[in-house]
This record gives sequence, structure tokens and C-alpha cells, in this order.
Amino acid sequence: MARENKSRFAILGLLSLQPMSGYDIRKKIAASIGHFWSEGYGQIYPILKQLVVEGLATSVHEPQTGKPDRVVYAITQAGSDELRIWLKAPIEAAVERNELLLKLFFGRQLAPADNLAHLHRFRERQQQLLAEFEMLRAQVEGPLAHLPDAPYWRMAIGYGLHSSEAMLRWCDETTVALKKMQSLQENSM
Amino acid sequence: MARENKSRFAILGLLSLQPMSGYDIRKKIAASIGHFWSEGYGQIYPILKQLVVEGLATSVHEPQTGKPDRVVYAITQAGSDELRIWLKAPIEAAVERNELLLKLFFGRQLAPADNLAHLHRFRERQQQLLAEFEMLRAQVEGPLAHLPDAPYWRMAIGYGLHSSEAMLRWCDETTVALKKMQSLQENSM
DNA sequence: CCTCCATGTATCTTGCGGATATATATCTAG
DNA sequence: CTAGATATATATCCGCAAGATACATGGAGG
Repeated sequence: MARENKSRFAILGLLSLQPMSGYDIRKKIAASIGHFWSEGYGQIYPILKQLVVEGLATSVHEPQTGKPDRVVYAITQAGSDELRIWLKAPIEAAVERNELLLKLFFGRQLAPADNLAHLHRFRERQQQLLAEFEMLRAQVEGPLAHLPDAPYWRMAIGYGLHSSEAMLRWCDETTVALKKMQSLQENSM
Repeated sequence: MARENKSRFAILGLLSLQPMSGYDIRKKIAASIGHFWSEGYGQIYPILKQLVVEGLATSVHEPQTGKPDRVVYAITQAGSDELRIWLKAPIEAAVERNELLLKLFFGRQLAPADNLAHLHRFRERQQQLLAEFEMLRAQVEGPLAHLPDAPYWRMAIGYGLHSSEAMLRWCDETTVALKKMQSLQENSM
């Protein structure tokens, strides 16, 4: 079987929150699920049109003054049903590509300093992510705690927290190992 | 700028270990970097041909008896150079799609039991991965420890260990939260 | 004044994933 | 003993994904 189109369901999911234009969807993704999902216009616009054809969404053309007209899409009952079916369906795991690990795997072909540089950049990114997740957690435990979706947001944030913390630990462990190798190489020259 | 072709470099990397056929490459990936990289024949065969055209690899047709003939590819000096340039090049981060988090994000539209089911399947997978990584660590700390690439393998395995351990912690934490929500819902009915 | 940025819709190219086709030999189970 | 599964080996097709780019307009800032 061919790969199933997950973008469809991500878009349906966003439309289940509120009616939106294609442009809105992109912004909404960045402001909500942007840490673990992304969609480009290349998916969004064709899929929105197809959702209408399939009766999973409706579209309304809204003329605007001063700005380009917008086409606002809303989910239908059939769309909600399809979405819920997909949400329930089990997730089949796939190997996700990890460029850092691939480069490290062939790391013997580089100087330890080059590998350390990769690790350092990765560590900084994880540090930054961790800070973001901590801010998000503060939001969702505080001012947003009463919203009905807050518990689910908390789960996604918790995933990020555990993940980035683990990555930082791994970075430190691996940096030590690489620095040891580096000093061994220097001494042997 | 268009997306850069990473498959090229993964394949060059494998050829840097030893000359191989397309078929070998696929098997080799499964046996080495399979936990964080995958390639299908749809990439492998066209890329191998192109590597030859670009002078990054050479090909030798080997007739065999009883089996189909094989075409064995070997990396050239130019290929090694290209590979090393790529290995050194900094990694640009991209959001990787996470279907589990997407489904959990819209989790309010499901019964807690459905979310728990997703979590349970994910936990089992992580548990299994952790066991695999622990076996690999035992290999690389023991019988394979003397190989020159062993330190780099250890780093990749360490990544997997930290990651799956963190995921298990998150699963347990999140399961508790979902079960609480579940019992609250039951009591309110 | 000119450039950048925001709003908004739309498409093109390249890359990736996985299924499938083809052909032969060996291994396994009924 | 034979039918079906598995291994060897190369090759292509299709749909999904990423992101660059095109087009049009108006406001903000150097």
C-alpha cells in the first residue's frame, strides 16, 4: 500500500478547532504544533480544495478591502468523523532519519574537532528547545490551565521536555568521550 | 534552495566501508545504521548510477552462476572527498513529524482509553528498542570494543539509550495523567 | 523612495518511501 | 514431491513531502 496522506488529517484537525484559510492554517501550525509538525503551502492549498470536493470541508470566499480576498474553510460533520477515525487508528512506526547520527557513524573519517562541532551545535539547539518547552509548560500550568485542551498540550510539552533533557545528557556524555579521543590523538603525534 | 539529497551521502558513506552492490547496501543499512537511517531501492539504484557518471564511484559487472549477476560499486578518491566535505558540513535542523503527538494534541476528541492505547503501543515499542540498544551496547563494549569504529558506534547507541529511556519515563508520566482523567470522567457520569 | 514584511492564493521541482515487477535458486512444510 | 516461501539481484512507478518561487497589494521603516 502507498503511503497515507497525513497532511490531510493534520489540516482537518486544525479546521476542527475553527474555520480557517490556508494562510491561517500555516500560521496556526507554527503557533501550536510547530514543534512536531509542519506543512507547506504545497500541501495545504491542494488538500483544502480536495477536502471540499470530498465533502469533508466547506469553503466560503470572503472579499476583503486593502488585503487580498481570502477563502475560509470549515470542517463538516463528515470531516469530523473522518478525523476521529484517523485519530483512533494505530500509529505504525517508521525509522526517522537522523543526520547527526549518520555523520557521527562515519566520524572516524573526520577530526575529533569536527565531530565536537556538530555536537556543540546540536547541544545549543537542544538547550534552546528546553528553554522554550519550559516556558510553554509555565503557560499551560498557569494562565492556560483552565482550557479544556490544556491536559493534551501538557502531554506534548512533556514529550519535548523529556526528550531535550535526554539529548543534553547524551551530548555531555558524548562530548567527554570525544575530548578523550582528541587528547589521545594529540599525545600520539 | 532545493532540499539536498542526503541519500547520496549515506550511500557514499557505506561504499567508503567496502565495495558493494545495491542489494548489499540495503542489507548493510539494516545491519548497521538501520535504527536511524533507511534507504529504499528507489533511491539506491538511480543514485549508484549517477555516482558513476559523476566520477564518485566506479562499477564492475560481476557475472555469477546460480544467482543473478551483480554490479559492484566502489568509492573513488573524488567520492571520498565529497563525502568528507558533507560529513563536516553543519546540520540544519528540521521539524520532524510526530504522528503520536499530533494525535494526542487532538486527544480531547477521543475517549481517554483510545489515547491510552496509543501510548501503550508506543511504550512497548520503546521498551523493545531499549532492549535492543542494551544488547548492542554489550556488543560494542565487549567483543567489538577493539574495532576502530567502535567509539562512534557507542555514541549512536548511547543516543538510542538516552532517547528510549526518556520516552519510557514520559510514557509513564503521561499514562498516569490520562488514567486520572479517565476516572474523573467516569465519576461524572 | 525603495525595500522589506505581512496578507493571501497557487504551482513547480526535487526528494523520499514503499509497493511492485522480473528472474532464478534454494529452503521448508504439507 | 511439489507448492510456496525466502534469498539474490536489479529496476521502475506512484503518491506524499519540502520548500522555493510566482504573483498581487499595502503598510512600515531606513
